[in-house]
Amino acid sequence: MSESARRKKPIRAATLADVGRAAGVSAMAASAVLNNARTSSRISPETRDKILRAAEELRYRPNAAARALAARRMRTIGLATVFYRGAPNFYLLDVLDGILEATARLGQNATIFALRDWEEDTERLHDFCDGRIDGMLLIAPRIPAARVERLPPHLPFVFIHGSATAPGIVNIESDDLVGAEEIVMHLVGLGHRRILHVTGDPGLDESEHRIAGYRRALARAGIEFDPELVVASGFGAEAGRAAIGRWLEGWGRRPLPDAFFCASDAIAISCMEVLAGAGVRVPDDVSVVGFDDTTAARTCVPQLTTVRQPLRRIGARAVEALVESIDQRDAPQAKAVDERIVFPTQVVLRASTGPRPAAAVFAPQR
Amino acid sequence: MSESARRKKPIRAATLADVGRAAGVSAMAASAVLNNARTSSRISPETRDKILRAAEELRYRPNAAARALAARRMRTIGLATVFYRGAPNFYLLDVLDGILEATARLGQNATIFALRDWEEDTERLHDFCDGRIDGMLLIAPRIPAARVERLPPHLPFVFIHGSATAPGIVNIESDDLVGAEEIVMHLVGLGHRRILHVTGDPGLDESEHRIAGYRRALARAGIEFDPELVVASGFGAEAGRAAIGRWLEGWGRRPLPDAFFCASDAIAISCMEVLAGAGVRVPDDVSVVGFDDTTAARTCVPQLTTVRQPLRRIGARAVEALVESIDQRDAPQAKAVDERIVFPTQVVLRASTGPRPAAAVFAPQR
DNA sequence: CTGAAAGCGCTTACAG
DNA sequence: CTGAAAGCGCTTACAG
Repeated sequence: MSESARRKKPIRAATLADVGRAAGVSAMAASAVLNNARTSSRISPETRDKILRAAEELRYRPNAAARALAARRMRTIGLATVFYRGAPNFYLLDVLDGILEATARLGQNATIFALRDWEEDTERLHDFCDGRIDGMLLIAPRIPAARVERLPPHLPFVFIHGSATAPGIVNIESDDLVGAEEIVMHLVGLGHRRILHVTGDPGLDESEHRIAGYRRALARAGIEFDPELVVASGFGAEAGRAAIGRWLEGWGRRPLPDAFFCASDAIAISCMEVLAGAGVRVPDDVSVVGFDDTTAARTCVPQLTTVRQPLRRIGARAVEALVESIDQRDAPQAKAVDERIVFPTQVVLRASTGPRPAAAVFAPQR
Repeated sequence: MSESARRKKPIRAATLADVGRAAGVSAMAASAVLNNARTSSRISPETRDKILRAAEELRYRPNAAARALAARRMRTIGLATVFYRGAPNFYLLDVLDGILEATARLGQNATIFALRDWEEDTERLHDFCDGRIDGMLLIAPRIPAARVERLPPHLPFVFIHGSATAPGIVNIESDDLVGAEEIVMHLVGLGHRRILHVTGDPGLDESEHRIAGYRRALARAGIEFDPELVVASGFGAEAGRAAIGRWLEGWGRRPLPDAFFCASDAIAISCMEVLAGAGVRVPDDVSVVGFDDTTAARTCVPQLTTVRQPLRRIGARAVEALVESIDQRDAPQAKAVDERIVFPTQVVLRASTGPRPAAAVFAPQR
């Protein structure tokens, strides 16, 4: 292609009418052939070939907007999330990878809506439901139940790790309770008794389920629950660093807990950093575990023992559930998609856990 | 909203005709008012209010597909890249953040096309240029010049760090040559003379420019260029690890170079890992520098001295250039967008560089 | 300045 | 089984 050809602006894309004209048939005949519809069987093989060749020749691509308008279907799903918060979000990267794999596999496109804040931007979600997408996936939404009820009713929604859900909305989650229980049992198995839990954001189901799993493990091990060993934090690295820093200060010169069960890998890594800064060795002095098994759990030092969530599979499953819901609009009598999909978790052993030391450990004077 | 309301599928979104009907005017009058067109001045304030209220009441959103079909404009740009390659791609995360900020600011949407491979998927790009987007952004494309020429001519393209470009296509890049030159001069300033360069993917402009900057710095410092000190690699962490591992093996028991200039942060971090594995201390024994200043440069140990590229600004600028090009389609006499936009780089000093040690350093026996 | 009509490029439902 | 027409929901250009 010559330079001038590329520069010339108003090169019109070929339309169905162009293809029909070139093949000497109606636009509709061209449509039938190019859509491989059952109706195309009625067109003679020669005509068929002529149409196919004309389309090839003209590099014909059906116009997506026109197609969407006529078919009431865009073949595009929306992805809404709070994309970036200063720190790299490994969780999101993994989930996104699963989502993009599945959208490609199912012949869908994904449009990203980057929200600044769940509180402020919930209303903006309505603006996106204007025909440009057939359904919407919310990644880790933090929307109060009352607002979830008021999401646009004419589109299907799927939540990944949603904080609150509503009838008709599919929520994909992990088995947080069992995951928490198992990793705490692992700590117990190493001889640890005084296990501190650093929580996720208060009030979220995920946080509460992990707390519940922690308590259930303690109960199973016959260890009395000590409220002083629960430190309220948030899932992010910053929240974790602040919470553990404050806690350590308040803890003073008492013997340290045997182990730290952190509600996320990000918290756990912050925890190891704070402990290292205080001269406490992991896992020799104390053990530390996280939750999620993001890439960071493998790149930190020491590598983190944690609870694996199948993030890619979760992302992919969310897309499948959403597309299923979209398809159902056209087939109203179809069976409903499950409203809760729970993935199993799995404890992953790495280097941040070890047996309980023989003697009590104190934080060295700084 | 009741449960049954949410479950009931075929709730139709309100159309312009619905709004007009509710307000007792034509759909066209409603359109004029709701688009804030100059034409809306001709409509009486009472009618105007009635229309606005009806739209509000019906939660009217103009249908994106219909609007796009009529206006020949989707207000959506495409983002094509090879999204995921096993390792978390910090570069992409930063660029994407800038892109999403700018798209939101300019009232655009971004649709992601996740390619598996630049070689195989170039043809698929054509399929996306079917009216669903107004223009396309390619992030770090690796497309041979011959194929670039054959990209769909009816849409504007913008490349970020493109390997090859073509007339009419905007390419956004960093000043690789000067960045490389400056960081090598920094090493020289620390007393280093034997500086090894681990390159990016052979043949790419970015790799070649960084090599050229390296050589220019050596020339300025009066250091003779030694081909044995150039190690061919690729930009990724895996390629870097393999290249440096092989090099170290081949190097044998000779004194190590004073410093390693790696063509990317990913390579530099792999380099530090390989050196650590061989018992070589950074920066006490040798200095290591990277290129990019991704988040990883701040989270690795020791923190990496590197060349900062303004990745967020690059992403944002790419969107601005693309939207500008799109706007120009409608105003053919407008001035052309620059075909090359080059961002300045900046050396960032951290902990992976230090003065040249007094005595020659050998890799300890493993 | 205003209104009714044409048209964007498809698909679908419906007469022949 | 086939074809011509209607319509998806908007915007724009063009008569009054």
